[in-house]
Amino acid sequence: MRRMTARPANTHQARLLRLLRDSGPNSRAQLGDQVDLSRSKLAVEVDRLLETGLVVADGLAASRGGRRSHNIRLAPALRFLGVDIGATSVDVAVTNAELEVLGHITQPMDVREGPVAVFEQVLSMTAKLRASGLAEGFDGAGIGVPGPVRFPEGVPVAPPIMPGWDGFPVREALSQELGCPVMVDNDVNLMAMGEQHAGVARSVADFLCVKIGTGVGCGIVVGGEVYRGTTGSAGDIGHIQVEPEGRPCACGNRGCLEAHFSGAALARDAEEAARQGRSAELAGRLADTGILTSVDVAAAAAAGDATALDLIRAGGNRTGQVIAGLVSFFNPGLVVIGGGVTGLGHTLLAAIRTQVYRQSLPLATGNLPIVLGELGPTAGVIGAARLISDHLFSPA
Amino acid sequence: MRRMTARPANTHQARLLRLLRDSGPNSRAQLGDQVDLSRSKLAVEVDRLLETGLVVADGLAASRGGRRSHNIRLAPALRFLGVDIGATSVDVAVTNAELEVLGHITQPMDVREGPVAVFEQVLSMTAKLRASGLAEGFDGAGIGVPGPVRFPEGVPVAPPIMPGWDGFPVREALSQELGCPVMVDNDVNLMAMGEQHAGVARSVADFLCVKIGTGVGCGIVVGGEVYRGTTGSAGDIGHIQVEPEGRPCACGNRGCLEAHFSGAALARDAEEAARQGRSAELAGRLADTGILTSVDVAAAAAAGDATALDLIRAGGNRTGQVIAGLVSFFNPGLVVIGGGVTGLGHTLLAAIRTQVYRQSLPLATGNLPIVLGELGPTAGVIGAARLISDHLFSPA
DNA sequence: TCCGCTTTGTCCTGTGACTGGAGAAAGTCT
DNA sequence: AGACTTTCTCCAGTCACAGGACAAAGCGGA
Repeated sequence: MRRMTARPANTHQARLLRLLRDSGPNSRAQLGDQVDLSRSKLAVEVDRLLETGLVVADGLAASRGGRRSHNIRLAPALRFLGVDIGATSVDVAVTNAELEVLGHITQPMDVREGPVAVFEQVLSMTAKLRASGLAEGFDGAGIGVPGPVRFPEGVPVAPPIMPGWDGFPVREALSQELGCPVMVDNDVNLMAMGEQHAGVARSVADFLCVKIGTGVGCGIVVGGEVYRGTTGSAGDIGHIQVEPEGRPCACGNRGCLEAHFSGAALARDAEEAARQGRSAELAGRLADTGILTSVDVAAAAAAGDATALDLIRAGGNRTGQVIAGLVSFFNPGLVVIGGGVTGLGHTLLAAIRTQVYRQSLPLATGNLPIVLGELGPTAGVIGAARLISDHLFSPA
Repeated sequence: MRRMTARPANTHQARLLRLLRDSGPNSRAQLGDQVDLSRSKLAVEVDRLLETGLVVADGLAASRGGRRSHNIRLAPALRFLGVDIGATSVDVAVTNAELEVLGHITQPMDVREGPVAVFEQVLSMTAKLRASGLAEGFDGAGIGVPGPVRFPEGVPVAPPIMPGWDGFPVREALSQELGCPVMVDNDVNLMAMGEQHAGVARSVADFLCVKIGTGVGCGIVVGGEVYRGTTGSAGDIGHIQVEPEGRPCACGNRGCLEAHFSGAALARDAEEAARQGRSAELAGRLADTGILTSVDVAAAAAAGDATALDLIRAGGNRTGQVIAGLVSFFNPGLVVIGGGVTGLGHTLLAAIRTQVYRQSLPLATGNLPIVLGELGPTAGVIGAARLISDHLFSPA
């Protein structure tokens, strides 16, 4: 099968492609209403896009009181690959050009095994998706990694939790393997893009997306665009100090947020509580599986275990304390909480909200929703697909 | 004298005006090199600008080996007014279209006296500048106020330290009085714009500008543009909590940065130290004037007073602690420290740097300059002039 | 002083982008 | 069947712009 080779020739075409991606099939007239071009000019650009094969006209829509319109839509054969590499798991998904997830696989994994091993796994997952008939090839791929990335080159830089990846040419390597364009970004940024595209953050210009997984990070969206900072490390809030002489952190400092609350810290604290006999519920679960995760803590809390609830509340307070500072500073229109620990649900959210609403000024919090992400683990892969489609749907 | 009435008719003209503003007089050929237009098109636009009177061609430049070029420059009669209202003082300045300060007056004042009284003072200062022959009238004015502003309307909203100003139509009122367009912004944002235009932040895309005066605020520049947040309160870092059960703050909370370190807090702590006999130096100064300010503390520190030095270091540590968090989050390319307390100089800066470099990750701090602002009190008024010129030098 | 050479600025023409209107095609409603 | 809508196409005219030819103005060497 021939893959997408053409790119939009000008900004009008790029605009149209994104419009079709974000709002689905449209008639020429509907497109004209949204794009501020004369109908004649628009028809020309649509015709050119039809020639390239990026969009197709299939069938006629129902009449709305006059001549029936042609359905203009993105080529249905286009396929994007979304890869979300976490600290302990990989998500791989296939989407169509409208970024709808057609297939999605999750597998456990350990980033510390290094890029070669992880890539092998990603490729085998990709092959599985291909074999299921969802895609014969890919027109583009987006990939998220759990650490800072030099964005233009698509290369991780000095990632604390994945030391073997420093400088590894992720973009180039994956592009060669897949034979299609690839873009790389921080996993947190992709989550933000996912929630922006298909989740709770639609139509919000400025928002924060706090991801609490194994580590803690924050996606920053300014004017609808992800902000990555000068060296690509913007949003790295896991190492903000929350306690002057607090717990030691992997980064070498003490009292980092991540050392006090994160998936890893929560698991550690829960195991400690279980061993010290402070929670029969947790101790039982530990005996069952030999290990505890935030899922166990969530279950224990749901069962009414006081220690589990305390752990969640304490973590939420810590997180809320940091978010309160960020809200004062950034004055976002929305704060999204996502990542593995969202299973902790309302208890966590309530603690965060309490801190933020108490500590930040009313002008900043007055109309500020603080909500859980609504896409869960698909946020990352949708964000990844969106990343590459933003790239491909821009003038060459 | 007739004032500026025309506005650039298109983006090319706007671009040319800003270019002339930022890099002074230019020949047509030089403009063409910077603007990516054909010489013919450029000539047309320049001619149209000449017709409007916004720019003039005066004289010929020295030859550079060929035909001598015409000097194209912004109309020398254009005048902008920059007003910077602080908590305890007002700055008013006149600039030409290139934003060079032609005259500058500072006077003490108390914002809490309310907008009417303050406006009276501003107008009398303006009259003084006018009387000195620097300007017959103004083509535009920018004004900064020490609190959040609903930017599009130019109206302060819920400003903590200037309660009487809430909702006062600053923009409209001043525009009527002066008979020219007016733009209003937070004083901290204007300081950032000033340092960006003529100070240490030239050619830095993403930076933070921390202003420590009576209160503490932070200007945020993203991609060369000031970021104001959803409700205009972005950068309000004075009320970030630095100590769980710390000093009570005017905002009603406890432990805010501003309550622990700011011009006001420093003066309070210094007076306390003087009364308690912890510093002969400070006590002497208090006896002299009956009141202490950061200037006295700076002088005492310069004289080697240990208490004064301790106060500065403690404040710097607190501030550095907050800035470290912001650096992790925002990953700026530069941090500028400005405001009244910059008189504390290197002692303060060293304490801040120590905290930031210790607490933030190397990737964010590796190439991060932390410097004092170089414009001092003129940063605000230059920023104000720049604000209105950005507005006027954009397509109508 | 004349002649090349350089730089600056102006003029002119051709091309492509774009608009807006006329009108055809295809439908609904009375 | 006729009036009215909506969608889409076609066409002619306008404007933006590039690029080249050329004039103006200066320099330096022969």
